[in-house]
Amino acid sequence: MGAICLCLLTIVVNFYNATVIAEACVDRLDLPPDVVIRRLPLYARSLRYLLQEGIHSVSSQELGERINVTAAQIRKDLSYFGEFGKQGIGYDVEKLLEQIEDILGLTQEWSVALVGVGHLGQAIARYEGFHSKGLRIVALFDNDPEKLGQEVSGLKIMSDDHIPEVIRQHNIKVAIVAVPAILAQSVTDKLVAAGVRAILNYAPIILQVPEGVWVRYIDPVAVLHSMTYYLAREE
Amino acid sequence: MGAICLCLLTIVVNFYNATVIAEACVDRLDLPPDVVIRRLPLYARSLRYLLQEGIHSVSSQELGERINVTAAQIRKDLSYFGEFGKQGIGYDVEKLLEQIEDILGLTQEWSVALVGVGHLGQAIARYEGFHSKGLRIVALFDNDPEKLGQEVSGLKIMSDDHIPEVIRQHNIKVAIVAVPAILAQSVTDKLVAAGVRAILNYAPIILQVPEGVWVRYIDPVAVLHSMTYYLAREE
DNA sequence: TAGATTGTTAATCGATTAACAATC
DNA sequence: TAGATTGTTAATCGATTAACAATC
Repeated sequence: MGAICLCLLTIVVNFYNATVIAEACVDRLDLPPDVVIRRLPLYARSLRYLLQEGIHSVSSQELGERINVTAAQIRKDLSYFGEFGKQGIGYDVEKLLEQIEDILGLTQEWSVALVGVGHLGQAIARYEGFHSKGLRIVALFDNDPEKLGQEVSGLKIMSDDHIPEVIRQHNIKVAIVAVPAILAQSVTDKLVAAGVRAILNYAPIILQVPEGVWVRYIDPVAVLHSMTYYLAREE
Repeated sequence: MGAICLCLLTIVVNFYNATVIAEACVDRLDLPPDVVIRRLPLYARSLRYLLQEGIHSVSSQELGERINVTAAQIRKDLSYFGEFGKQGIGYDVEKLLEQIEDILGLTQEWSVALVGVGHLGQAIARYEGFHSKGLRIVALFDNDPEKLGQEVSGLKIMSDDHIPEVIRQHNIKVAIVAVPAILAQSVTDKLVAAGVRAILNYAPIILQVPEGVWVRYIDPVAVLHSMTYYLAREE
């Protein structure tokens, strides 16, 4: 899913008419690779811990050791965004953290909708870690009539029917899907139709979404299954 | 972390004595790439859904469309393990599923320990999806004295002090860590010391483990933070 | 100044894709 | 047989690592 410049050159020729339609190459200035973007939040978190420990300066070597990444990779990753360090010294923890958070868009706050308030959804709604830098869960949806109107973590649970209205009202771009697999695609369709552009999906199913919508998966069972492969081969 | 044959050739020479110690190259027959192993559980799950739908034959093309992977990649991935299809026809869903599950070690059942029974831990313990192919949560641990002896999903919560004993008794190789970040490393150390070889970590911290122990991370906040990067750059 | 560490380029490594002979 | 689809090889693409001049 690298930033690919899709240049469409459609040539329509018929006997009486020759038309050349050339859609200009939309020049998305090309973004750093997605693998790099995915590592930035780990760098940010590690820097937050360093700050808590009262450490104000760090080298790529030291940072790398904490998160099991090579020093070269950290420097290369950061180089996509600018120059943040000082030769012979390293990085100022607070300054680098600020800059990474700015790059990740975490200096603004993103309103988040959570769909599905079962055991997992409740754990998510209650987890303080989610009320993290840049994220705030502002709406809960669930289809179960029993749950409607109940409060979790200070938020009233609403029916899925209110998705379009509420998403638009709050201008919500980010959603968490924690419904059973069978419902996940239809919930996703509703969210996307209402304007959501990034979805974190806990349901064990691959979602189909239109271009321009981001989906990431939380899939603990798949991850465990990938580890049993190695265990089955031990000794 | 590819399978690297570490050949140690240590040459000790001193004036009176010359010793050549050559540790034989331990010939781990080299494994398929880890990216491939990580995709196998997704193939397996998709095949289970196909079976539920009553579909008994599938081509790499069709399977790929369901999980957003190219047909070539599926065929290449499977080729690391053998030949499972028929030219002109495709794959027998049931047979391929069985074989992948066998490769992943899911034909045996793996006992799983869960450490940390807060909101998240309870959701994990109760989630039926975890009582999935090949996995069974058999022990719950938590340090909170209030929780000791309470039952969740038919299992009594035990003190962390019982980790060594219980892990050994049940011969547990797989554990899920769902404790606060500050406790995650020490819990991990206990688990590993007791014989655990695969850890699924929900705490927002990178764990340090000895060679031969597998760790994977569930990190929804980092994943969300990596998506806000793109949202911040829209239009 | 000497030592340390950055930012960047080039070399290496690894994963994905395209293509096609084999064959059901 | 003709059409479809596999398994595999070679080509391409992309990510990681090594190395080092620049410089604090």
